[in-house]
Amino acid sequence: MDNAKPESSPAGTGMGIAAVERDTGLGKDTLRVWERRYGFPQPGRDVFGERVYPAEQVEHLRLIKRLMDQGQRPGALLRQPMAALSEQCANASATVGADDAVDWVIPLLKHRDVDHLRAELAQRQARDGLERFVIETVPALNRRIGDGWMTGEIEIFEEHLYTELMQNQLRSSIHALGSRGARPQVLLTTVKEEEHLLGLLMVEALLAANGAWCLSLGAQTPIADIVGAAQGTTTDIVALSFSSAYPWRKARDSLVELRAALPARTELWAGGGALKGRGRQVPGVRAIDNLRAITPALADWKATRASLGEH
Amino acid sequence: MDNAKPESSPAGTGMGIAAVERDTGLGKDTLRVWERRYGFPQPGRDVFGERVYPAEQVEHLRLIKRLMDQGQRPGALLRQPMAALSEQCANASATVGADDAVDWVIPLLKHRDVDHLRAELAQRQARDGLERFVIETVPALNRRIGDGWMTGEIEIFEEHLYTELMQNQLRSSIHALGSRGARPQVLLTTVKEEEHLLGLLMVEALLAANGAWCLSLGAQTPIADIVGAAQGTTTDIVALSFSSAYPWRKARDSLVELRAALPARTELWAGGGALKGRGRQVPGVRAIDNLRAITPALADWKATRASLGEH
DNA sequence: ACCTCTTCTTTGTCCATGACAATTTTGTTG
DNA sequence: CAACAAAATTGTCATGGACAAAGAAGAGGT
Repeated sequence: MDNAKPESSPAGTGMGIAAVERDTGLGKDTLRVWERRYGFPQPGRDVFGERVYPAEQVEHLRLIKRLMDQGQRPGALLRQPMAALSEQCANASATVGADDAVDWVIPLLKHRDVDHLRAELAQRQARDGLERFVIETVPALNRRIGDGWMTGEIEIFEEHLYTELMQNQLRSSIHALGSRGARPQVLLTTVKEEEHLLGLLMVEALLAANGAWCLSLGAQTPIADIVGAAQGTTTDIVALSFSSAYPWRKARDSLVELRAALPARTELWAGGGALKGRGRQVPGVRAIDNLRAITPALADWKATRASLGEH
Repeated sequence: MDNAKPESSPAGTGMGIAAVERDTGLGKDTLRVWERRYGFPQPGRDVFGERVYPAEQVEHLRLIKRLMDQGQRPGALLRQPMAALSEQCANASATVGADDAVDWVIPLLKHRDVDHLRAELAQRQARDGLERFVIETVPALNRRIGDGWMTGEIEIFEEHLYTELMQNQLRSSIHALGSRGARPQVLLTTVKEEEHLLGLLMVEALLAANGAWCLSLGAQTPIADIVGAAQGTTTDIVALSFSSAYPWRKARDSLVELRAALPARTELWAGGGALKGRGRQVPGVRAIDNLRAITPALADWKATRASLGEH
């Protein structure tokens, strides 16, 4: 029954297709269809005619995956030789323009100096205050980490480690603020298939710092459930975050759908990279262009609320 | 480019094959071959001929998977009606025993009584101690939540809410323990496509409670990167967690690959639902059958370390 | 110029069927 | 009853065709 896989060739001679899927994150179907269409990868075959990928090609695939995650399309990448890809990978980061001020994070990560890193984060937040920390330092750090990953300067797990520590830092700050029962009451989430929890936490921290009561539903909440949650509570504002990787059209549709389903008294805010530079707004939705816009938006809400009955 | 999976209606109308694979842990190929050979499952087809599994059949499949994990063979299970399977499953779980003691969580969730719920969690942990809390209360709560979701008693976002609160609770406890620099130093993570962060946190809490120094890489770390991380640090133990939805075969292959790549002095531990009842172990890998096994395992490590040179 | 709507291209996933090695079960014989 | 051979079970891989959803390019309106 247990059908142990024929593969399990250690990286010595080559890997089976299942192993490559595990290692690269590219599906079996995708690997086969690339081979058919682009002629790469071109694995050898073992005695039974099953694909055997040389370590070199797996490395090449991993590089392609890395560039794809950064936004490139496969068609172009698969036609280039490996050398060109490595070069692209290096170039990409140079254009972004670096924040030298946060370079200290890299060596700390490389040395796995967790305690030191944690202390550094805590200290900077204490020094600058939560709001400035979230608006200036954290985005700079995120950018630096992203660049470092793209250039191969840091490994994926080091990025994970950073994310983990930063999340801890923000969570404990939010928890310490503990503005329970305050107004406005904000329902915070992202729609299905979004995963960038760190961004959500940053927003939550800013909201909490401005005295709002935040209820985070985490990621991947279906629209119907968002409506359900908003109706069940005395929610004043529903705030959605879309990462820049999220297709704009889909985001717009979701917002329209949500706006129609929510009661009129509930405000709907949308933010995140996907909204950036998108001047045109969806009717009835407040676009939050960047983190700095959160504080004024909250002030607006309070003013409006005050000018109304206030009852 | 990103071709996010088309997948997953909430279970209202039915699920695509990819969603079923994720939900049940049964591979796409397996699902198709069962249909061909045994006539079950028998999904409907959407407008374009793709399989659409009714929620009922997915439930049936989940049952079958559960019994297979206990050692039964598919051929027998697939010919039985659902009723017979439920009965078998009930017999098996009767030994485990249901927990009425945690029913209080449901109404608190239904009323979105976040503060009350948070306080309740904190109080119970304080009363029972972190170790007992993680070993007894948290799993009971998880089971209750899972059941509630299966029966439609609670919504998905309420499950998210619970997860969020519980994660906060555990994180702050771990942070408070702060056994920095202690030994053994444990590298904790899950492989690609695993997302059950809560389980990881539970393990981390137990390890920290027993004086280990835990470094959590979060979820979805590729194998190559796990090796890199372990080599870069003075890691004593690499611990992996596999949720029960994770296919046993893939887990085994990952472990073999990892064991071969890690230095001999680094221990490799594996735990989680996928390992449960799996008497057969991978050579050189310590299987952690359940949460209770963690404390003795740590004691073993310390004893071994002491009997050696201790240098 | 910017945004939106339409058309064309790219790309990942799905389908159907066939095949086969690893494992378990069954049958046979000393 | 042990041991070995034969048969049945079962998951994964291969091939080639197909198409919907995401992206890019082009047309037109304000």
